[in-house]
Amino acid sequence: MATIRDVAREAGVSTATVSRVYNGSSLVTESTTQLVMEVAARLDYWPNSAARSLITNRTYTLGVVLPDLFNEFFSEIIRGIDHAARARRYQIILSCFHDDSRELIAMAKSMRGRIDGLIAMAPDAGSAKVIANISRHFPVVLLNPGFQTKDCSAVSIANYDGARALTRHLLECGHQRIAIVKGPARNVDAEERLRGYRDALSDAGVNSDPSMEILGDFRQESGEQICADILRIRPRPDAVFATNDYMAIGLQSALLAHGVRVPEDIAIAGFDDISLAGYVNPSLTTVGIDAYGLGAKAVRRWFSDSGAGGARTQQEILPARLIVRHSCGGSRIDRISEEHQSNEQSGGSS
Amino acid sequence: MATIRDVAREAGVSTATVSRVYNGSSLVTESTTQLVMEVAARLDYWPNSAARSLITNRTYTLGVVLPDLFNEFFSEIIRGIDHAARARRYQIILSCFHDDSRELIAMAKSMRGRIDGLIAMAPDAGSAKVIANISRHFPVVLLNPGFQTKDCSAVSIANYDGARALTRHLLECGHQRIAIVKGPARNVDAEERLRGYRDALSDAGVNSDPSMEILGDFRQESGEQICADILRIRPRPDAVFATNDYMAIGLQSALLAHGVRVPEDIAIAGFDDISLAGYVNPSLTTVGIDAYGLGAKAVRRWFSDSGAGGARTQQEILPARLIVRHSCGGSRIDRISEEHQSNEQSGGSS
DNA sequence: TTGTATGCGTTATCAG
DNA sequence: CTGATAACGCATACAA
Repeated sequence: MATIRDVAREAGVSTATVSRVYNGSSLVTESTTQLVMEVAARLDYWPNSAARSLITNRTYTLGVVLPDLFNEFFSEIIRGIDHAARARRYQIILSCFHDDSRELIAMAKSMRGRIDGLIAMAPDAGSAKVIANISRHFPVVLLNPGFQTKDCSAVSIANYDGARALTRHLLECGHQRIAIVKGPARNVDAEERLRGYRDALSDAGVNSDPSMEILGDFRQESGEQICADILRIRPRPDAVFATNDYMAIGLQSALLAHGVRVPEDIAIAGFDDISLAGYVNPSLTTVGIDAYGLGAKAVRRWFSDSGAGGARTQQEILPARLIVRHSCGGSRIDRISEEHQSNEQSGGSS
Repeated sequence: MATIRDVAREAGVSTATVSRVYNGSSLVTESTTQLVMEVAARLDYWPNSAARSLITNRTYTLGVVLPDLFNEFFSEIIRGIDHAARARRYQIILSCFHDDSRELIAMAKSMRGRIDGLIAMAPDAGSAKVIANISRHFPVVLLNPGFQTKDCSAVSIANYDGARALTRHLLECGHQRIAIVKGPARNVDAEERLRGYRDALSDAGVNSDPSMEILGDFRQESGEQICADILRIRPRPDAVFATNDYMAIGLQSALLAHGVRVPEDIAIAGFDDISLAGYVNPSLTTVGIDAYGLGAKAVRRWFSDSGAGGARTQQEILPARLIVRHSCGGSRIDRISEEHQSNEQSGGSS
């Protein structure tokens, strides 16, 4: 492959001139610019960005480390990150990992020299020191951390507020015995949603009952399997808060198959407002979160932090929004827990 | 930040020795290895991989360029790519783009020096020369190209076969007037599915009728909006093949809201087998595709091509699988159009 | 306006 | 087994 030297030789100029042309230096004559561009095109010269960043110390690339998600939430976060990064002409190095904070630091290390900073979803509170270490090497913005940190900025989703508002809504609809399907252990989102549920109950003077808290894993199969557990509870709950929409839809489908009416016999609520939540029957009352906005905001925060005098310790929380549909009875009114953030969606494919 | 020189100086050895330690050279004494590791840890030394790849000419990174998808298909492909790459200790640079082949080559160029090869989903047949150009710089594997190429390998999904099998199934169920909801113009998947539908009809001696071909955009809103168009067709179709599940579910939901029974009045079929396809009511007859496998296979193909004597022009097609559920009537039997490929799914999060 | 020379952080080659 | 030194491809002070 042609290097800058090949182009310089072939064009009869110095490498410095070629470099200047490629960096848009105003010092170069129009005619030499033309010449260099022509030769470069002929040799099919592609500048080596690794070599460039070695000397400039900038890679125009952000590292992204996410757990191994596999649903809309994941792709929306990525889209948000990618769009916001692209708007600044930055690229993305992506890595998934599996719940281990040692793996997290290994990924960060392996990105050294190839990224200017990192957007990461930390696995759990145990990774706090790891994050502190990483952020000594480059600016980090955390997505939805489950812990407090003064080492870097973070952008979170209002899991707690959303779950609390939703539970309160169920109570207002007249439901008394509200069960919850929890998410996987040690999952930050799952823990916060559980906390919101418990606090809403205790606010209303309802004792939280361990037998009403059932373990799920955030997949629709788990919602389906849990159906039997729900129906076994005595006295039977009159509402179930499944802590994500996939489980809610799996559960609702199984209940209907058992002849249980939703919402008349049991109300069902979910969380996330996935794109199909309004299209199941009955349509799902849930909490809308802005995954796209989460990713986009994290990137914008990173740029703010990296600028002169960047704070590097901003903690932002994106609002969650109660979306009342038909699966819980009550009136069908969209309620906004906080201001709604619009996001720049775009067209798609299969 | 500490460099290899800092570590060498502090440890009283040469940079070559430090380098040898980090590259696992067997030539280094146990004691010096210990010493170097100790000093490196104390200085918090992270090797700069850009500098390393400048001389080794290897980045252990694959570029991934995908259109701006926003659903399960996208995240499954990424997961497949990431897992297969990680198994070889490779990383991923990800970029989304918007339908423009000039944008495609710009991304490829900007990755020069930072990747060893590329996995790309080409926008359309017009990008064939662009792909040819790129593959002169590093090995490329194409995902689902809509065109023939001898410049690189490709892995595709059997859109045509799947659509044809599905349409044949609708005919076998006794449906005569089968409408189709097409995907966006110039979309490769959409075109192939349409072709399969048309060929299945003509195989059965049914004239394809332009008024039965309705334009959609692969989003559930479009399925919903199209409901009115479907009901306006005279005589009314007795089945609708929506070329992806999102549109099928949107349409089904709208039809039910209009009091049209599915499948008694109109049968509905989809494509993709998204995770919720079995959980809507009635459950959706569709065609299952293996997006995870598509990504994983592309990466494996890339490694095969890059090895000694790699062919670099292999064309693979992943089978599509007819999945008969309840939305089209007929018997509920899972039929396999070709052998079923298992894929290594793993646990997840919100 | 252009060329020369140096260095970014690492690995590879060759002596020792 | 270890060290000195020349690359890798590029950008940038400085000189011309």
